[in-house]
Amino acid sequence: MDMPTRLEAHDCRGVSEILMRIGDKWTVLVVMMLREKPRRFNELKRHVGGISQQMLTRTLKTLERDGLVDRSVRETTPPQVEYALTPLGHSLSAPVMHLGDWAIANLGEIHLNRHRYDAATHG
Amino acid sequence: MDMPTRLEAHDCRGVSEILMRIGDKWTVLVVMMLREKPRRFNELKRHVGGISQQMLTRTLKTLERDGLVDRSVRETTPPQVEYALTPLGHSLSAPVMHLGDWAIANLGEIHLNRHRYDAATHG
DNA sequence: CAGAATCCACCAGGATACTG
DNA sequence: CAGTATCCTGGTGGATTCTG
Repeated sequence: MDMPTRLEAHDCRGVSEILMRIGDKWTVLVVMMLREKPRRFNELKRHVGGISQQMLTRTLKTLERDGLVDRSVRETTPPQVEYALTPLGHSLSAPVMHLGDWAIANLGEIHLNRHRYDAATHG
Repeated sequence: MDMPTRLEAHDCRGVSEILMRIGDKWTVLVVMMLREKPRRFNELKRHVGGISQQMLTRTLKTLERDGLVDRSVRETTPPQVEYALTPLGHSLSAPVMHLGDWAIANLGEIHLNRHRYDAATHG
């Protein structure tokens, strides 16, 4: 419809890899939370409702490993740990927002399609 | 940094839902394949290397359920089944391409970060 | 050709208890 | 406060066999 295909079959693997990387249950939610400003552990836990501290720890650790989130510790008592998006992390949030716009626009239709499909499933 | 945040916390759930929906191992690859033109079952199986027919069946079925892919059967012998993106499916491919561009640009750095992190993990 | 059915391994993710 | 450690379950995805 527009430009010649920029993504070749080979590149699709990279797309898929990124999608699988951020396509888990919590990663995007955490990134979105950190998009506004850096936050501390329990602050994140409160704002991302429903996440267990186990999964928050895992999510933040893999984000840090990939260089998407920076972890800074203040050795006070009690300790303060602050998480912030790196420039790389911020750059990721842009295309994710695009997908977010699409999601907001089309999620309703998708759910509708599902209901129709399930209703038509005679058995 | 730019416009006021368009995505509120509530909306992030939708984003996350879509990400989880298409963030599995094969969905995006199949959508990318169908982006060029409609294809038949084994044609897809060949082009999307490494997918089992089990997973291709599942992937196509959920795509059809969500109204992202259209399935048309020609009752010949042997039967011919063609899969094509719906307009909704095509509209999804756009933001996915944006994420694809990001992936191509930054996947190298991510892998590098991982190696660095793992190397620094003294134990 | 285009699946359906079955079996199985792995891992994401939840719950809970404990620690510096 | 910011984690770690352990246990457990459901779902994803692979391999194989069978069918119209």
